[in-house]
Amino acid sequence: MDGPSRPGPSDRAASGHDARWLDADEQRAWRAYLRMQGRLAAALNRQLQLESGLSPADYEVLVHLTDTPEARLRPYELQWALQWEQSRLSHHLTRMRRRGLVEREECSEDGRGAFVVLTEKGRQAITAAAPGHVGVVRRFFFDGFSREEVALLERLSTRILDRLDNADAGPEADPR
Amino acid sequence: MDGPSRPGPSDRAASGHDARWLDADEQRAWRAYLRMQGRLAAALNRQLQLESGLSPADYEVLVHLTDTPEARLRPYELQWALQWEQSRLSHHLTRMRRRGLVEREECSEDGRGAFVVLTEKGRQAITAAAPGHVGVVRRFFFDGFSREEVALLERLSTRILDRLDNADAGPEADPR
DNA sequence: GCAACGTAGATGACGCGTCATTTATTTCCA
DNA sequence: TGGAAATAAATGACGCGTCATCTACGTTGC
Repeated sequence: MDGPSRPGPSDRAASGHDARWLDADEQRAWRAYLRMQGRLAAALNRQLQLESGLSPADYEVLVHLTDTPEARLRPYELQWALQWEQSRLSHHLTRMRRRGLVEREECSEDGRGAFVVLTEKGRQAITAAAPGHVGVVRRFFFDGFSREEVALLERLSTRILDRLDNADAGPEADPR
Repeated sequence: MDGPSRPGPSDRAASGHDARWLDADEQRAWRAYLRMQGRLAAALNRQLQLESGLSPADYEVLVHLTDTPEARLRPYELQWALQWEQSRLSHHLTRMRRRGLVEREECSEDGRGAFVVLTEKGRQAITAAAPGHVGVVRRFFFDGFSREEVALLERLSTRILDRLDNADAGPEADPR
């Protein structure tokens, strides 16, 4: 993913969007962010894959399951927790089931639904993967940041998240 | 991707990694960052896809090509600029070529190599896509951030990037 | 009681990204 | 000069994520 940096002519005229170009500062910041996030994600991915055969997505699912007393959740609960698209979750659970990390259990109260249950293998996998993963997160993300910077980062992230949430439900914008 | 939040037992003992757990603040910050980046990437992806049929990856490649006087680059130059894995770039260029966004041209100076050339269709695609893309970046990322916050964000990103770079070349020194 | 609608979840097709491997060419040097 | 090593790039296999669509069960209201 890259940024909206002067793609050719310094055009204007958008399809209802605000099309002010990014200025030099914004452009540098955006590019730095994009590159950072791409490379950080790749590094996390690589480490997890190599050390434990899990993907970041697997890790996330397993974290939520182990965070749950009974280690079992309805898919829609998981979906809510992860904020993933429904079909992504469904596909992913299928793959994890195939690899024995989770199991599917029918739900008696609701004939449409199911439970995702953590298997012993799944528990072992995340237990084994966690320390190394934390280490990498620390090494690349937290080390060298002060408490204030960490706090600020959380605030900025949250602010963007709010915008995204509001946009999803949000104003039908641009009646132009 | 999710975070290293207490996945079961508060283990320690890593394979050479630092395995200190994340404290509550760090955990919140990390989770917020992860969720933000995932959803922001998804939003950018969706917008580009819907409005212009481009992926963020396409966009990036096209930006770099249009930033180049002759609108043609050697794949390895593109790779350097994008910091992508070689095979990712190769696959991606194949797909873009199939869709007529770029063309391949043999390289006379180096029989192994080639040039990636922007096509007219490619130029039109990014010209059409850019305003809307910038709009979304602005709406979700920059609006509501002050100049200082933008600057800070760039600094934090850059700092993480430096770590990633140093890790790639690694403790085993860079011979240059 | 049943039609209309809503909700839980699965599936197929397709583009993307990674690792491992392969092919072709150039460079280096003994 | 000839062979080893390095470099440019492509490819196959495979897991991931998205959209569109589908199935099946539940809920509501007449």
